[in-house]
This record gives sequence, structure tokens and C-alpha cells, in this order.
Amino acid sequence: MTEFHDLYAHIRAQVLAALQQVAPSLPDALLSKIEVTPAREPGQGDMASNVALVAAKAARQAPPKLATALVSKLQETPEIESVEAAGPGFVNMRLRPEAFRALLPVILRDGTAYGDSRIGAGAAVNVEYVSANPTGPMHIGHCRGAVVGDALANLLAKAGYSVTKEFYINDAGAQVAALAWAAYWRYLQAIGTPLSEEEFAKQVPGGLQYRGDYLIPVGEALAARYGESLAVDRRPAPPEGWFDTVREFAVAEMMRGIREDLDLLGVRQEAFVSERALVEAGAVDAAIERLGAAGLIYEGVLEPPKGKLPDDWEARPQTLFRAAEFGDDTDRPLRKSDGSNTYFANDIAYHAGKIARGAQVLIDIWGADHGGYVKRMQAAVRALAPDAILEIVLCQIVHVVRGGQPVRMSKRAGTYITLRDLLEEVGRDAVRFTMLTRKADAQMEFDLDQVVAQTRENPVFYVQYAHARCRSVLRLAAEMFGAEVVSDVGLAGAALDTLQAEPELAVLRRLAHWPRLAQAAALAREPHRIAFFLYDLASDFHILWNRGKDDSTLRFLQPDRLAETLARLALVAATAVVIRSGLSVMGVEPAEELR
RNA sequence: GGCCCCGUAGCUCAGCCGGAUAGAGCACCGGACUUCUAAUCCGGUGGUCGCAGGUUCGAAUCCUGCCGGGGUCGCCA
Repeated sequence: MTEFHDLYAHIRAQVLAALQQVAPSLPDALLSKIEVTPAREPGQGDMASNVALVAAKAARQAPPKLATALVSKLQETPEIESVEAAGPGFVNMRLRPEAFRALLPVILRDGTAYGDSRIGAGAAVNVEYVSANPTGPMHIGHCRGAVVGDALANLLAKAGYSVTKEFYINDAGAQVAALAWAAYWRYLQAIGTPLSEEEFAKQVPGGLQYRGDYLIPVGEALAARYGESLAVDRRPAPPEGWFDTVREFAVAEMMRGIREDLDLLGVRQEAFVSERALVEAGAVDAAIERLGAAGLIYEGVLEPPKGKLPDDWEARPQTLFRAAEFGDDTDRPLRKSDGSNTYFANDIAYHAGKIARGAQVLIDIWGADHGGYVKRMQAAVRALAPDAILEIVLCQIVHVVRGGQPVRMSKRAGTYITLRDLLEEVGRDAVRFTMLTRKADAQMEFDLDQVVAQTRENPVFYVQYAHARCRSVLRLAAEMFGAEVVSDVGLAGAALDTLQAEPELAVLRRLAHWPRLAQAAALAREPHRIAFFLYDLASDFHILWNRGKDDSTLRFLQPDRLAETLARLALVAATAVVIRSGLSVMGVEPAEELR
């Protein structure tokens, strides 16, 4: 029997070939809707296809009749043991066990590359995530986007896209100016200013922000480097003399902390793009000019928003981008009343830069509070480059809970949870896995107690435990039979016909599903599907394990039956491989043992 | 008020580019350890898929309206 990496894709190809014989030259758009999926019920075989339901109309046959015609063609397929038409027109297929068993050597040889595909066809994808203001340490709110973005990028790479992981440093706006003032205050304190905090705060435009302790070391570092030269008599000097210096220093320190935090989280992005650098290089003006040359910029007055008006709203002419021509609800301003650019204007230049650097697909991971911003950014990208696509993945808020009680997120009350606190309490792997146990756009409850609980209700441990059990068996087997024999490569040569118990076949079927699942998750941009798949695989494996408790002949290790044992070990080793393959997408380390 | 997301078992959530009898964990009830790790497994109880229409062979899934929760609405990013 020929080898396939992707049994589902292979069977689907057979189904399409059968259809081609029965109803030639159907349009591609129709063919693309034809699926081969895992059967829902054991009585329906191993795989089911909707082919007859999808193609019936175009083939001018009733679905059951078309299904029956396809059945007679598919019976000749070597991997198929039996096939029948069922229900409203499904084609149900039972595969020969050999077809599933033949995957084991493939999996053992490919290792974690099993499940890789080329559906991305090398397209250049830029995944931008985290992109926090560099004004303080990362907190739990940033964490979800970081994990989702990182896992999605890994997933797309697995699916054959050429991926860039990127971080946009928002170091150009008013928030960073506020950071500079706050850092300057800590500097003054460090050199022993006689001023009180409130006296200083009165001198700060917009008020003193970022009063958290984390800027104290920044102030001390400034004092160590610049002495009292940034102040006058240990009192505030005019900003012209210190502002740029302090801002740059503080931003660099904040970014250093953020990168450390990301490192602890296992997130490593290769591109860090500074908003300020874009502005200073004239990229924003260039982008606006480009849109202007295309006739997409004008001076105009926007309609006031419906409903409650902001107190200070007044009609005012502004520089507007014709976003409404590209699918947005209204045109959008590019300049503030003081003449400076809006965040949107800078973001246009930033996205233009991603495209200029070669990205064909742009994926931004944003917090749900930026949802209202999606249409305008997509409109801008459409205007800039008709061939590029901007997709936005919105991450909903994470409610932190401890023992069922909400944990208030408040800086003042000291219950503010930084990413670092979270990682210290819960650990990187549990954080990453748990963040991927929900759809990104669904609100999530993050229970600090449950995430560290070592029980089935915690999917992290359930999956890790399955992997640890696999490794445990393989360690024992290596002692019994030698490491060579029990290596993945050694087991790839094992005779496998003895694998026929139902729980063994259930694991095999699940392993066969991995490539298809990884592809579907990549196409849907939904890394959380990996977590659910791994949970199901772990469940199949735990069931198999427990069969050995009821019936000792079903244990993996049978000292007097070497051939049978090696076949089972191949299954165990392949299970471990696929768990590792999935965990590597999620950025989670597999556990060798849990004791 | 406009726009976006969500509403599925008592709880937390999968399933959603239309497919067969809507799933899992927790909780609750009852079982399985001379262990290849019982951090596991097996069985049971539990549903008007928010409501009402529509589209069609078929709707949890698509469309419309409503109800409920969250987000957002020029000079925050």
C-alpha cells in the first residue's frame, strides 16, 4: 500500500476521482465544498463524505442515487474496505485497518513535521501581535493576544505559509509623553528633589500618570547616568532640556522589560517596528501623500455620531480619508485639531510598510476594545494595495478568577496582575495552553486555581499526562528491549497487523485526523482547535491505557510477545509524536514525566 | 442611537463558509487500583441550541427583526 501523510486528503482525492467519472467537469467552486470528514458514529464507518449532497444538483441526480453511483466506483479503492450510501445521500466509508496502520511509520519518521502541509503555498504572512504601549510591564490582558498570535503564527508556518512574527512599538503618542513625565518624576526623586508628588503633578501637562513603582528603577538609572544634569537645583528643568532624553531612555527600559516578559512567555518575534521611527522617516507623510494622489483624501466635516454626543463635540473641518469607499461606515480623520497625525494615520503608514516589505496577508491580533477600528484599517489596506488582505483576529477580555471569585484588576488595590506574576504563579505552559482553550473572540474565564490543578478538568495536565504516560512506557520498553529497537526510527519498521483492538484503532483514527485538523485550523485562523484536538487524542489514549488495567493482555508491554509489543509501542510513540506536534504549535513543552 | 462580538445541559465551553440521533469537562449518582503512573477509566441523570419569522430536500450553523450580555463611537492606542 502506498504511503500518505494525509489519509483524509488521499481519500478525498479518490472521492473526487470517482465523481469525475460519474459526473465529469463540475466547476471547481463546487468541488471545493466537497469534504471527507471523520464519521460521527462508528456505525457509519470511519469517514463520511457529503459529495453526493453537494454535487447532486449540478450532476442532475438525486443525492442518494448519485451516492450509490459513487459507491460502486469507490469500492475499487485499495484503502477502502466497504462503502455505502446512507441517510440523505452521504457516502460512508470503512477503511482497511492497514490504511491507518500505514501512517505509523510515516509519523515516526516525520516526527513533529507530521501534519505539515502546503496549503499556504509559501504566501508571505505577517502576523502582528502584542503591540503594547511601552509604558509599563505587560499584564494579563496582553497575554491572550500574545499567545493567540504566537500560536497562530506557528500554525500558519506548519500549513506552509512564510510567516513573519511582528511587534509594533507604539512609541509615538501622548501615552509615551506621559511616560516621560512619570519617569522624570522618579528621576527627580532619585536625586532628592524637595518637591512633593502633587507639586510636581501640577506642572505636568495632562496630569501625572503611571505612578506605579516600576518606574523607580528607571529614575534611579537616569540619576546614575546623568547625575543632576537633567534638573535645575534638583527641581524640574524646562522640558526642552531633558524630555527627549528621558523619553527615549524610559521607552528603551520598558521595551527591555516587555521583551523579557515575552521571552518568559516563550514568545519570540523577529520584527519590532517603531511607530516613532516611521514618523521620523516620513513614512506617514508619504502614505498620506500617496492616498492623496489617488484622490482619497479631502478636507471635510464629519457628521456627528448618533446618540449621545461627547460634551465637547463641535463640527470642524478635518483631513479625511475616504474609508467609506472601501467598506467602512464613514470617512475617517487623519489629523487631530492640533495638526498632528491621528493614530490611524500612523497605522496606515505602518501597514503600508508591511506590504512594502513583502507581506501578502496581514493578520493583526487586537483586543476586542479595538473592534470599532477594524473596518477602517481594512479599508485603508484595500486602498493601499488591492492584492493584499488584512485580517483581524479580535481577542475578547479575560476575566481572572481565583476559586470561582473574580479577581479585581486594579493598580491601586494592588491586585493588578502582571504577566510576570501570572507566569510565576501558573507557569508558561499552563498559561499558553489555557489561553488557547477558548475561541479568541469568546470571553474567557481564567481560573488561577483550576489552571494549576492536576486533574482531568484541567486540559493542560490531561494532555501532558497522556504524553508522560507514553514516554513512561517507552522508557520501560527501552530498558527491556534496548534503546535502538524502541527509538522512533526503530519502531517505524515494526510489523503492525496485531493492532486491531477497537481502542487501538480509535487512537489510529485520531492520529490520521491531525493533518486535516491542522489545515482547517490554519485556514480558519483558529489555533484553539489544536487544544481541543489534543484533548481528544489524550482522551483516546487514556482509554486505551485503561484497557490494559481490565485485561492485562492489552497492556503495551508483553515481555513474551515481542512483535505485538513493538506494534503497540509504535502506536504509543506515534501518539507522543502527534501530541508534541500539536504542543509545539501551541508553544508548550511536552512533559516527560509528571510525578 | 450606529457599528462589532457573544447567547448551546445547573456551571465553564466545543460544534457554526447548511448535513445524519447537538458533544465534552465540571457538578450530581453508581462502579474499576496485587498500577506499563487511578493526576486515569467505565456507567447513569441532565437540552424549546435566547425569542419570532424567513431561505430549502435539510438550520445550533445562513438572512431579517426583537430580547439579553459585552465592546466601541473625531484630537487614547
